[in-house]
Amino acid sequence: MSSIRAIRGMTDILPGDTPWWQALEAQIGSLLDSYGYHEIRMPVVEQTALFSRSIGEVTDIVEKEMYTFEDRNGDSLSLRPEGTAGCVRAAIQNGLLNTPQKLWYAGPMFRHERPQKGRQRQFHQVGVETFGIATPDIDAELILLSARLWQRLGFLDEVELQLNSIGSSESRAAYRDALVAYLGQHRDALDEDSQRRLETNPLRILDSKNPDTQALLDGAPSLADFLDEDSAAHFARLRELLDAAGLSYTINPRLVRGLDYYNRTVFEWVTTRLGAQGTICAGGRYDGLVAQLGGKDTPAVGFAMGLERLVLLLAETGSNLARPADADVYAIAVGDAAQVQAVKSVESLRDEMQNCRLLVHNGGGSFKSQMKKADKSGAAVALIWGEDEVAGQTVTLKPLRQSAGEQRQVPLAELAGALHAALAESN
RNA sequence: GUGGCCGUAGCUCAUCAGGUAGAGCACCGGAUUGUGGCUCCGGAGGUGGGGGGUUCGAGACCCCUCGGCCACCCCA
Repeated sequence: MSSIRAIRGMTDILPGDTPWWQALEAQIGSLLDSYGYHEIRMPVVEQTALFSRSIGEVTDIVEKEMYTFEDRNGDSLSLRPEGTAGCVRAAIQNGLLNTPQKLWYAGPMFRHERPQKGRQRQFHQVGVETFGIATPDIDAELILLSARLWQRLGFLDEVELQLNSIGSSESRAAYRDALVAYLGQHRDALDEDSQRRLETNPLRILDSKNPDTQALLDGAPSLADFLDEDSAAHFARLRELLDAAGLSYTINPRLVRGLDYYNRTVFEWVTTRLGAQGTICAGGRYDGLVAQLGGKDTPAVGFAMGLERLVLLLAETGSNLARPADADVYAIAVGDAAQVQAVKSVESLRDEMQNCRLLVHNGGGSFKSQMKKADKSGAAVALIWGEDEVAGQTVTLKPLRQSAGEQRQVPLAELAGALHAALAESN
């Protein structure tokens, strides 16, 4: 095909799907508002160094998945592969960190991965970040908030919360040495990927999908045994709060996160309904990142959720969030004079009924074809103008759904009142 | 980045020792001069992802390429 196509992995979200997106975004926005979180909007492009410093030099995201390019003045810029780094940068730069902050953002992220269902090169996340709160009550709040969102979206019972603590960077370093020592003795039993990770990022071996590797890990030292006292207490308190709120979760001692900046709490919400892309939401604590990026030492916790995956899950679980019909009222007119009257009357109706979805037929056509459109619009009521109505200064008001009464002609002056009544009747 | 499956009308698919394509749904129109949902009739819509090759002839075979999907990798 010679015509221009969208870039691989960057998809159009079509009118048939946008109602789900809008419903999802509305739910998320109102929930976050109800918890007192404020929206922040950051640029999509940042200096490349922001991401390499925060996500980690040797992570796959930074090494081979970023869309990086040179600006006209020679600076290295990148499309953001995630939102936390930019959010932290914005908070530091704008002096937001003098007081605790509860922030959220939404928007496109970019990673050059092999596309699959639930994984695009341009994808969308909503991120939630909190700054300046070191105590585990905020970890708990974020997790409870996310659980409430699944509940509102109708698939809480389709997802599982996995939880772990990876401790301080010191305790993690000690564990890392122990793990490398153990796995080093069994190097030959490791698969190729894990042998590579033994050099680059040993902790990532913990969540390998290879069954043999997992079996080998049964005899490995446990991260929990290396937790420092403060991290252990933090984790215990978090669990106490989640238990008190009645939220069930699975402790996954092998849950580590791919991004370098996490410490202590890490968690993931996973589902089995989306194939290999089972993680719909993930996050954790990253107390060191703000200082690492040049801000004052500030504790932080946050998470991000993948909107494509949430939309897929909504469809999978048959959510009825999306609006079923396009219209409440559909106006049709046959004849030039009737059209004049219809346009005039509908415009004044719009003054009086601002929340009514009022469609006017466009493009002409026979009475019959206009009626078909009215039916397909899903409208509860059709308004009809023809020669008779024009002559009598009336309009025909026809209920389209069963058990909503007969059609009748009403004087134009009484239209708004009659329409209100008819709509109330059909609800 | 690695391995595999796949690519025919807007959508879901069919056809075929290789002889230049069909159905259902959707769309448009008609079956009463001003009335929808059911039914019937008709119409429009495809350079068979793109390029090259084999052949008298390819959507069907081969190669390349682009794209989708599945697993791995990675991650939301």
